[in-house]
Amino acid sequence: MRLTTKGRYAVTAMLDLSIHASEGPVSLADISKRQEISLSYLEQLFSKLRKSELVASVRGPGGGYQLSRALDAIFIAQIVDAVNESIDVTNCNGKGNCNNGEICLTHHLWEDLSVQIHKFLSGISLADLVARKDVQQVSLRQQEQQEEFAHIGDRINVISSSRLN
Amino acid sequence: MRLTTKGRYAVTAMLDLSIHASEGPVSLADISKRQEISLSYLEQLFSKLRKSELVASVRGPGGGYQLSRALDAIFIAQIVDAVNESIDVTNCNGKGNCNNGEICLTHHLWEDLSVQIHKFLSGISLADLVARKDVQQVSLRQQEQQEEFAHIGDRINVISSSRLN
DNA sequence: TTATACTTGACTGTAATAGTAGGGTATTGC
DNA sequence: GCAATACCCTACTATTACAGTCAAGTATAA
Repeated sequence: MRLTTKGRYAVTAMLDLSIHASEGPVSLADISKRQEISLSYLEQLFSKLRKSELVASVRGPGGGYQLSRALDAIFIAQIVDAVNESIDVTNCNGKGNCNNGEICLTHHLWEDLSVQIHKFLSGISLADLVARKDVQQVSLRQQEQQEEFAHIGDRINVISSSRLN
Repeated sequence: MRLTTKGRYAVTAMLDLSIHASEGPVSLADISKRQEISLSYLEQLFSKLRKSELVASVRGPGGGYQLSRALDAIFIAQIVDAVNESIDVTNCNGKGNCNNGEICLTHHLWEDLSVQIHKFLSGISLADLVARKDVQQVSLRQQEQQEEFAHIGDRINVISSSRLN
């Protein structure tokens, strides 16, 4: 099974996109700042998300990414699938040649688990996550922190411009 | 989450041990042959399984490993836990400092998934696996293959000893 | 036409897995 | 006793995938 930072980053970024969807296209630079994910890394992830047609891009100034479907039509499993190859947990990637060209002792066990995980992540949509209270709390906190940073940014600008004089 | 060949090997080996439990202590060399797992690697895994008190060792000729509990008292989650550190899938290892020292947007989602996986693997015992038809079939196949190899081994012995004359 | 922001590909550091090697120690049976 | 068996332990290596960087593009809105 492959469920690492990669898949988690993708889901987090997509959730960020969902939350700020009403403000028009969201730039990766914004997501990068809010979620503390490297911009270049986000670019790679969104390249895959775009190929899986989960997001659409808008180029140029004011551009960014948009969800290409409704919030309740995008499921976590799809996002994880888009950036990882699969969430198959068998040794042989489902081929069934894990022991001497035939299946190994535990092949079906891992197959069952794969189904289980997929079922769980397929049952949760972005709409479900956005509606969660803990998600809303974290989002609010991030917004406050960003405003705080903006203030500090202003002050730095003042200082540096006064130095320029 | 960490569910790789390591954990799968451990479960496969423990299942092999379960199936051959009636024949007395099972040597790692036998498991290595049957399940196609490197002997040295098995030794490392069983060192951890022993420390977790899932198996007990018998030294000397005719020795090997035995389960230290009944088949229905050992669960897959325990085996995976013994060789991997955890089956936690959050970014922060459950610490909750994944975003700016506080939890990230998707922290609770991954926590939920961790619980789900753990619950699934905790619900399956070695006894359950041994009782499965597909497991019995694979085990039978492995036994036949080993007898076949033994025959070939005999023939090689005959040839080499005749050459020695 | 310029700044913005997406797009792409090549490249690198790092960490864990997967596997190897080689030394031990305990125990049994001759 | 001593040789064979099989566990026990440590250090080492190769590989792989993730995670991240860098640098060059292209499309588009203002």
